[in-house]
Amino acid sequence: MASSYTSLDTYANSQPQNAFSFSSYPFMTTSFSDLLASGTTTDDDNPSSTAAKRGGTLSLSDRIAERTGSGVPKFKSLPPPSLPISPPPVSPSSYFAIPPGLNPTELLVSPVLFNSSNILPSPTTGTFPPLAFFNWKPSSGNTQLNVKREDNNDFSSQTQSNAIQTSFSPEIANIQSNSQSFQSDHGNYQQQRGNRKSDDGYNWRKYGQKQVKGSENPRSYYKCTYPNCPTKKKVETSLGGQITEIVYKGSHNHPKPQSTTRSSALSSSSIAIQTSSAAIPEINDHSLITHGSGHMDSVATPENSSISVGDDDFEGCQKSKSGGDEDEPEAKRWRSEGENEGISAAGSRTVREPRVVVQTTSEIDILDDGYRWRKYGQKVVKRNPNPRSYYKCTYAGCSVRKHVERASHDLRAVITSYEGKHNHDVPSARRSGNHSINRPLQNNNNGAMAIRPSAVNNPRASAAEGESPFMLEMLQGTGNFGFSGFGNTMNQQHDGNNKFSRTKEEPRDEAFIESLLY
DNA sequence: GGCATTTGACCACCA
DNA sequence: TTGGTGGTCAAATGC
Repeated sequence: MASSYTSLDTYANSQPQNAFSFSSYPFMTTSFSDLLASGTTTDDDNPSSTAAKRGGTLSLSDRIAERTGSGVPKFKSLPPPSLPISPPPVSPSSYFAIPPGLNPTELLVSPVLFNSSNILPSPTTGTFPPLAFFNWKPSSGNTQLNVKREDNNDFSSQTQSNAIQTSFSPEIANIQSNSQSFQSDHGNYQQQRGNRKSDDGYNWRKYGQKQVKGSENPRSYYKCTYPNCPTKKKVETSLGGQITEIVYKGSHNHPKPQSTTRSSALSSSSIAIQTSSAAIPEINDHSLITHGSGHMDSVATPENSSISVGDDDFEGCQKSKSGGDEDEPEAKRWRSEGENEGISAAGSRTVREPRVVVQTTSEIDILDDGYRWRKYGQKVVKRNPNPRSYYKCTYAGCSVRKHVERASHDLRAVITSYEGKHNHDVPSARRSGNHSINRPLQNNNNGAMAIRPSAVNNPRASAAEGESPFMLEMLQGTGNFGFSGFGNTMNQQHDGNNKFSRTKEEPRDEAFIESLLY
């Protein structure tokens, strides 16, 4: 996940990553990086000036300012004060869950996303979490402000803002941060001790650190300090103290510790984005195809990511992850995650550039898999110029999500990634087969079936089962390429490894994203 | 003194 | 079978 992204959450639970750029859509003329930048710069904060720099487009902060009447906090204003989290929760986004007490608008304004004024570095790591998800890194060549990357958690890897792997499982998260200012500011906090509570709201104990190959950044290993909690996370931190990547493993089998500290508050409200493949390797679509069968772990899956946010993220996940653990050796799983990282063939890690395009719509599409999906976002990942549509199942209580993108090397090929399992049957209308033409392998145990309702009745429970949130599949289209989002049906195949991740209430996603956009 | 972090060594997995 | 790599352990160290 490594790319620029921001982790909304105080990263922990969250863990997210990615930088979104909205260039793909008309209404998104400004990259997220830009947006963030606008909110992060100290001197150029003046919306008007910032906008002017960017060709006159309004930055997110500007928009926020317009909407809220207040300016966006500056990154540099660090001293981590108490979080201004108060208002009632608003709907989170699929990527972000906004915890109670946090309103999207505030979230945007709050350090969690953009500024640092209120952001506290993770006590454990000393880094700021939130950015991981929205780690907006200036898009290449764009007139984007340099937002230092706190976390480069993008859904893709650092090396490239590959896919936005926003997965929504607590298991893994990659966070990359871009803002250095951020980093420098909170770098001081890193040194603080005594506060084990991370921004994600959980307490972590560092049990190891290692220099991994292909990265100049040391990787730290943390375990949740809660008794018997199997949750772990590994954090890559740049020399400057920035978190460049966070990967979560396992699910907390306990509620988030109550805390009156600002940190906890932040964590609660913070958005956690997790991605197993934070850093997505330079993936070639072929690999995806090859490995589509679903063993994300063993496969260099380009993307397995999950994003979780808020306390709820881990609720009910309890056993979830552990189940996955049982299935696979940890080392293997973690390794596979690492494989997803943006490491060039030469072994050197490339710089992640999170250039993400997000589109939020409320359209509901019925895709070929027979389920009803609502498009909640779209993003362009670095490795693939084609936008990736993000859908979530519209069935009440069903948290299944899917990513769809056309293969960069062959527009006829569609890559579909599933996260979660349906906790319901295929809508009758669809079962009738209207769109089933392309519906592949529904009964294939290898793939799609995993996602089928039959597999798991309890979404949350199911989430625990899978390590990797997403299954990637690629279909060679026969010429029917459209993304449903574009009004066409897409060819897709499910693979079913049941990789999933648990997600929070879906409904909040759109609202959240929209809040960001407007 | 207690707890967390640091850090070198060891172990497991994979090619 | 072996070397490389990543993950974990545990003693040492620091706060």
